[in-house]
Order: sequence, then structure tokens, then C-alpha cells
Amino acid sequence: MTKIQKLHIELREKYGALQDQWSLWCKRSKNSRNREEVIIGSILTQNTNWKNVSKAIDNLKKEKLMSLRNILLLPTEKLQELIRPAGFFNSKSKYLRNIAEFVNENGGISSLMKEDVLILREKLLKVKGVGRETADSILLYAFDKPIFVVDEYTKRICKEKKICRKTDYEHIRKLFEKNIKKDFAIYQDFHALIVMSAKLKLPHTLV
DNA sequence: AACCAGGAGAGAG
DNA sequence: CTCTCTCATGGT
Repeated sequence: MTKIQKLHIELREKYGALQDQWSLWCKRSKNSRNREEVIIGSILTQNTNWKNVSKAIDNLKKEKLMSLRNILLLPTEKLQELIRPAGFFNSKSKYLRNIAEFVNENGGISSLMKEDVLILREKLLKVKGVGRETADSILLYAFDKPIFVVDEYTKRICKEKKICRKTDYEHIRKLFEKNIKKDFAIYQDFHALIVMSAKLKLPHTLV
């Protein structure tokens, strides 16, 4: 068994019973509307804590505007007003427009989900405002594709557990994907556990 | 009252 | 490829 596999088991034993808001939110049954909400959330959470993002999401829901189509239709000032609590509203309003436009031009969510994963990933990365972490979050949590999300927590835990000394994003992503069964549900679970362990900061026993 | 939070883009070296 | 700066809000 590899270090990465051991890490997953260790985290599942320790944090498996717990569920944070993000992972619960992502694990809801997914119709196309919920998938759009995950995409919107993935932009809004950039360098922002979940509590603030939650307010922005509530604002959109309250006015029944939580959809990519409405993001295209909304006046910029109105959109910015609604997402303001999530911070960086100037850039995030543009980014939301960009991703909404992208989905729209590519035939919608269901059409995108049929595409080859890595090709879709490259396309997402060309959208301004979608970097690697956001692209991979969308692929994993909105599209249920087996792409591992690497965030700062993942890099940190790699260092702590001496899994890998490099901090290169693609290197770590491929390393995890190589060591885990290619199953999106397992990837989702593992990444959520990494985030939870980092936030709760319970003492972890090194294996 | 500074400091940080599931980043990304742009520019420099 | 690796820094560094900017973008902005709300919680601690």
C-alpha cells in the first residue's frame, strides 16, 4: 500500500464521520441546476472563506437567480451587488460571465459532460478566471469526473507526510490519480477529507 | 487592528 | 518555472 492510500484510510477513519458544508453541498443529488450552482460556487470561493461565499450564494438564491443563464442576463451592477460578500466582485463578476458564456456556447452542462475529460479540462483552463484548481473542482464536483483537486491543503499534507517534496500542481495531481482507484466518488471523498483535516487541525498520527 | 480565507492573472526575473 | 502584486469582503 502506498503512502497516499494509507493517508486516505487514515483520514477516513479520523474524519469520515464528519461532513463540512462544502462536501455536503457538493454531494447533493445532482441535476443540471445543482451542477451550475457548484460551478458558480467554485468561482466565488476563490481565495475566500466559505461563510462569505455562502452569503453570496444565498443572495442569488433569494432572488431566484442561481443559474448560469441568469448570470448572463443580469446587469453587471446587480450581479456585483449580489456576489459582493464573496469579495473580489469586480473580477469574479467577469469570471462568472466567462464561464457562463463558455457553458452556453458549448451546448450546456449535459453536452459538456459527454466530452473527453482531458480535452474538457484544457478548454476550461482557457476560460479567463478558471485556473487549475477551479477547473479541477468543476470537473470533479460539478461534472463527476475523476480529476484530483490539488489545493494548498493538499500540498501541505504532501509535505507533512513526506509524500512528495515538489509543489508542482500537475505533478501532485498525477501522483494522487496514479495511487487511487479511478473513481470520482473516491476522489471527492478524499479531497473533502484533506480539506476537513486541515481546517479542524486535529492532531494526526503519522503512519 | 492586522491578518487570513479551497485563487487567478499579469508581470518580472 | 518561481516569485510578487493586485483584487475586496467579512470574521477573528
